[in-house]
Amino acid sequence: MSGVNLKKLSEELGLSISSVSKALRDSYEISTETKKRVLAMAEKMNYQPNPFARGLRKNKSTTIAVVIPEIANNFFALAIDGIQLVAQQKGYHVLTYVTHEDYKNEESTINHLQSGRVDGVLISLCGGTGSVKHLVDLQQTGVPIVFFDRVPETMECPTVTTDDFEGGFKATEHLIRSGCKKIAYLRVRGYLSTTENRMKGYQAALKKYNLREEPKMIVECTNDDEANQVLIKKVLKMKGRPDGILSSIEKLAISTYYVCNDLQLTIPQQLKIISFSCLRTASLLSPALSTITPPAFEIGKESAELLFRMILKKNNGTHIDKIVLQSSLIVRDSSVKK
Amino acid sequence: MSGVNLKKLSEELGLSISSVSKALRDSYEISTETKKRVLAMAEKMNYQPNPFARGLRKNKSTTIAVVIPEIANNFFALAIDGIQLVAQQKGYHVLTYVTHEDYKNEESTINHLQSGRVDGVLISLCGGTGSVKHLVDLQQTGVPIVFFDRVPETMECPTVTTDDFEGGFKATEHLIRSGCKKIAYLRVRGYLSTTENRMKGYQAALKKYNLREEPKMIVECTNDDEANQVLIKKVLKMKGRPDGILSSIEKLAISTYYVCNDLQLTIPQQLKIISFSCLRTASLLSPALSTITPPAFEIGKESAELLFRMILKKNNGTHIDKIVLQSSLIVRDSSVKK
DNA sequence: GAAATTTACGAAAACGTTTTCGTAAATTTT
DNA sequence: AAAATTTACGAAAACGTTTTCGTAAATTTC
Repeated sequence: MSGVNLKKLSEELGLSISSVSKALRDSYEISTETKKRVLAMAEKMNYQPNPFARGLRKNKSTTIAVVIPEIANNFFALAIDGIQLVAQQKGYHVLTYVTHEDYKNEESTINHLQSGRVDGVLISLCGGTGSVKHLVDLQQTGVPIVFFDRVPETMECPTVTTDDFEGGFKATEHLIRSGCKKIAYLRVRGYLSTTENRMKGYQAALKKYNLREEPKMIVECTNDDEANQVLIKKVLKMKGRPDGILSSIEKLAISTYYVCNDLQLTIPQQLKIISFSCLRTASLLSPALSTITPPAFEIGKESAELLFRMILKKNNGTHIDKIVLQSSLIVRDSSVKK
Repeated sequence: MSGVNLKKLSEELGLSISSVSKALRDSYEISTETKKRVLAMAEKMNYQPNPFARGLRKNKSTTIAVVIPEIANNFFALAIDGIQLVAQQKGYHVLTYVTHEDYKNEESTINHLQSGRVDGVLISLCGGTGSVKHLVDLQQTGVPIVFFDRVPETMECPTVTTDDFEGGFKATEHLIRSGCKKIAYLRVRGYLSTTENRMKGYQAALKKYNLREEPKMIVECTNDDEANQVLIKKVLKMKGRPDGILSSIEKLAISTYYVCNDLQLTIPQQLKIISFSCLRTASLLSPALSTITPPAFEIGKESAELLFRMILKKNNGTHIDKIVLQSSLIVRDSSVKK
């Protein structure tokens, strides 16, 4: 189908298949002249080696897999951007899989990757409390895996994460210093390393400033925007409602904005808000949204670089990398003292 | 490396390789009992057929390529989402390539895809005035290609696009009806089918309402945000500055917002603006941004479905599909009469 | 009950590479 | 100039599938 292969090339050149192959790989067994002839003909005929034949023979794919919960999300889009950059530069191909936060999807995708389709896997876990068996299995077959952002707690593995605890701490501290006395934390249902660590930072800050930690100030949201708005609205209407909100993900901050519009609550006068977010238009929102912004692009880049070190065995294999990158707290109008 | 293959499976079962293979593919040559045994063992050992061996033998990859100019962009992220949905549902894998608006990248990526790595290609062209030789070459080797959003004008090919002309026309008409007399069009340098068609719609609307078309009202921007802000600022400071802006891409509208902040120009009182955009937070901007929103997810979905019809030869091959989807004009505060 | 057919399996080729090994011819060493 | 080495190439195996073909045994047909 695809046309030109080694056989055709060799016939055209009057050489054997093996000689042509060696010439293309710049083997010392082939004379300089012959190499030139072969290269020229390959160029002319636009010869592209069949990746399946090569993959089969060499038992490597020059391909990596990226498994993410969603793609239409600034954080993951930026992370992929960073991954692509590194991969393309190394001559690797990138297969993308989206789990849509569905554990079953993640499981079958990971199981499939035991086929040898890829030389390495970058993954950000989907939410939920599922087991990590599929991941351990894959790891044990020898496929290098790097986890980024959302990582497992119960398995030994290389990770690239953000300083979520510090982010949560500093954001909460900032709200407190802006005058907030009752701060709610918006999280998502199910276990997520990021959400948990950010919450721990939030709790630590409350403690430091002697603010009481109230269960009803922890709002468990879902994947459904409408339902979340209802939940948030309920909290903002209750007696002793929060005067500050720390949102663990961007989407919930957006929902909060809509709810405030609806309830005629003014930000930041009546409610201050800050959110973990990579939104590029944060400063154009009304009011401009304060954010803790993880370095999404760098996370992708670092993860990919770590993965390639593992694939190319550049790491000596003795220790497991745990890279932590810093997020930046960007104060805008939504959380200032007024 | 990956571990379990047909050989190991067959040894474990006391069958020949070929029988196991046939059993897994549910061949009539194998007894029901044997099939059961084989299936059970395959499940138990988590057998995953080697994609390279299979690809080599069957000369197909169950993989498609998506080639896009950038990924950290709502439109493309949503389009990929739609593509992934269809591909995953059909059991296909998705390779993503990002050209970063670099023609050389596009060219070498497309040339590489003649290797047979994928069964089909979805592409949105990068800007610039490059030739389409690489695309024609690929098409001629028999690889199905579908172009989406940014499509070539000079070659026969299946496309999935938005009604860009109508979008440009209606947006301009809306600005005129909101009282604008001098409307600028923000475009990007280099040929892009979308930009051109949107501009034609803009021009047609000006003509219909007897407004003069002025060359200086067509602003050619680049890929650099800072430079664009300078360009836009210049236009907004000149004598006889525009009172309305139609932005052909989201990024330029954002730049315009920043410039207006800077120049203390109030939107929509002193300047009305509307932009082609998939921004989810458009309604939360200050002021809320009016948009012409292309159905990005559907474009991805339709493109993928068209591609699979071609791959599976469901289209009779006689005609070339040209699918046009409708964008929606969403009027918000940035362009209303005040 | 012999012949024909069906059932259920195995042997082997093929896909396009890469790589090991073998070997003439050319060159260098003694 | 014979021996040893180097140079430059070709033959063939191997990677893990799928698929064609061959064939005993079991079953059906006459």
